Amino acid sequence: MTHLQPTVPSPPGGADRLWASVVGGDVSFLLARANFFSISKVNAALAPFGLKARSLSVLAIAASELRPSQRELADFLCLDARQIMLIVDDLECRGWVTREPAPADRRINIVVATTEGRRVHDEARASATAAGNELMSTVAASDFDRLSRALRALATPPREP
Amino acid sequence: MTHLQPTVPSPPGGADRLWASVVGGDVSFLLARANFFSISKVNAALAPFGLKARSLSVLAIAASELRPSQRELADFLCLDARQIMLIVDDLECRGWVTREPAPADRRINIVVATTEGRRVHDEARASATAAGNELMSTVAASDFDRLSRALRALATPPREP
DNA sequence: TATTGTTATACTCTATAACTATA
DNA sequence: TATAGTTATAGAGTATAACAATA
Repeated sequence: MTHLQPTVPSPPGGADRLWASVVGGDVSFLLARANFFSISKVNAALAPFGLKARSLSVLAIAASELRPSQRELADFLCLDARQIMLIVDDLECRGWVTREPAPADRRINIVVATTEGRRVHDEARASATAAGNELMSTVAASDFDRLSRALRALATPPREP
Repeated sequence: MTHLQPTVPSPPGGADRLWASVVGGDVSFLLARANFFSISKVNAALAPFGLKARSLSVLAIAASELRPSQRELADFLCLDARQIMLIVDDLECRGWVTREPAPADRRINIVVATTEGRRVHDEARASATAAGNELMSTVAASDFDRLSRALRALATPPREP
């Protein structure tokens, strides 16, 4: 690292020289930046469907046979109850999911996809997967399953209580 | 997967059964959830310093000898110019960075850490690194450098123009 | 008393465009 | 004309507490 950088007026490429800073080697930062591009790419691919990464996740789980409550969706997706409510409201308005009262506990809403919702999910999922694969193509194939395993570990930190 | 899940009222552990959905296998989702815990942990560690992951990154680069402009910080950290302005305002208020006009182009502000700013950075960095290491301890050591390399690849996608 | 879902509110973050001063 | 930084504003996301219904 030279003592005094010439302060070029930000070359067309961008600010790549800043990778030389400590921040460039910080795994938390790499994670944040990778997530930024991932979300951007997936959301762009989902825009034609009126979906985003989050709403697709809700729709996907509603389209499975897991019959999730809103609370479970909030816990799993790391969103608060209000976010889930807004997303479910939106999906319900478009006729893609319904709220079913749980027979065992009438406080609970089970979120279930409609036939149309499942159809939309299948289409949108294909589009999101394609976008994801395109991004992942920059990762060496030999690194991919380890990346997946490591991310899964980071995504399930040990519980506190 | 059974046909009809019993809809248990969200066991104390959480909603782990939802990992069985397609979402649980989606790398984009794993990335987002891993980033969520990473940011949470780092921000908690930095709270005593009045910093967050983002402001620490700005302070770190300002404390290096790279002499970044606000524009370069925005490009590198994937934030817009306004976010950088707010962060620099905040750091400047506390006397940790100053804005220096660039001699070659008077439109440009170079963000430089003060002596006190460098001292605070060193302390806060240690705390953030400790928090990061704690999270990374859940990743198999043999996976770590590949994770790092893969994240770096994801964090530098090929340019469009 | 505790929990689910909802409402309400405030705060942060993000995106956009317009303005200035420089180039 | 184009760019760096700022201002202004609106929109999206987040966090919190309070509430009704239910357990």
